[in-house]
Amino acid sequence: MKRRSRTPSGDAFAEFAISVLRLAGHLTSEGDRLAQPSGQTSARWQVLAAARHNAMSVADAARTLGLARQGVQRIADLLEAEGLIAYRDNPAHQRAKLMTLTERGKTVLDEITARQTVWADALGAETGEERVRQATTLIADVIAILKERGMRR
Amino acid sequence: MKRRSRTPSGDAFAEFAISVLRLAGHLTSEGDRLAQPSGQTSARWQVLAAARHNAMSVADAARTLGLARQGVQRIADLLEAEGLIAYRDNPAHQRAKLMTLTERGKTVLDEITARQTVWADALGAETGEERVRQATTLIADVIAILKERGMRR
DNA sequence: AGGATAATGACAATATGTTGTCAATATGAA
DNA sequence: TTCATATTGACAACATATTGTCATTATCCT
Repeated sequence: MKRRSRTPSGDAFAEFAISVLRLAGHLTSEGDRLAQPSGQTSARWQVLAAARHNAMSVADAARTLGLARQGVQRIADLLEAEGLIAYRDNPAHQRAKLMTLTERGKTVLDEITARQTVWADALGAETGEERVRQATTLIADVIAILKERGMRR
Repeated sequence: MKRRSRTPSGDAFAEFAISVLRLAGHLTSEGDRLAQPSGQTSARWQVLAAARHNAMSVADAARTLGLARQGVQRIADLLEAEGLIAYRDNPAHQRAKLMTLTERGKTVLDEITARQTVWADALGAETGEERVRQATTLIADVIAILKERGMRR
């Protein structure tokens, strides 16, 4: 039984998708490595960074990060228990408290950010700004298409 | 205290890394959606595809997929329990049995692959083969750099 | 051949992330 | 205002993935 094979561009896209998944694994490892000296992980770092960018609720952060709300909730509760973030009252919503960094949270995030700067500068220099920007644009396009298609389902 | 900010290319790379992580989330969801009608998931599909490509041990598959050996082992044992793969004796290694697809495994993988073909063709056509190939090349470069740097650590 | 070293699967602990359910709270439309 | 609908966090179950340890088996070097 003969099955339809992919078009050339479909083939290219399939390879692209596999590459993205593999790279994501490496990037998470790198993030863990950058966060580790401060006792953190990629996941916690992401939440800290979202909270610093501006005070937001857990649900907001989940949307920003493209993760499930409850996963972010779990991390945020851990960060709060460890004193890296605090839940501040939200004038606009009684239940959805706003995450804010504590002094310790800021210090920790600064440390990680400093390591990331060195890391990103080295990789950016080695790979070339223009290619990286073009790839980022493509990725944004793909995400937009998938979101759009997701809406229609 | 003034901290060093990222270079332009470092900044581009940092954005790129975030994009990749977000896209990976979407791609895993899409994979789950493609595999779901056949009762499978992204993770199981990846292992089935590796086993079909050629009979290999769990450790081989883990390297191919860029995942931890034990995670793949877990999935493979589930697939074996459900009769989608079988462990065949490895003439070259007593312990490292070779994963092979059963008839049912082949059928299931074919079903998923057929759905993926439609999916990848549509996305490839919409995004453009050339851009996709260039992005894939960049991703391969980044993975190579990270592996190389990882070796040196 | 023999011995150090690496690879492998079993087992277990833990981190990450999704999904589903529920009650409380917001929001928007009639 | 009021009522349907959506959002939110709590709670729980489960899938995915990494890390570490161990005994067994391969591999490599001398």
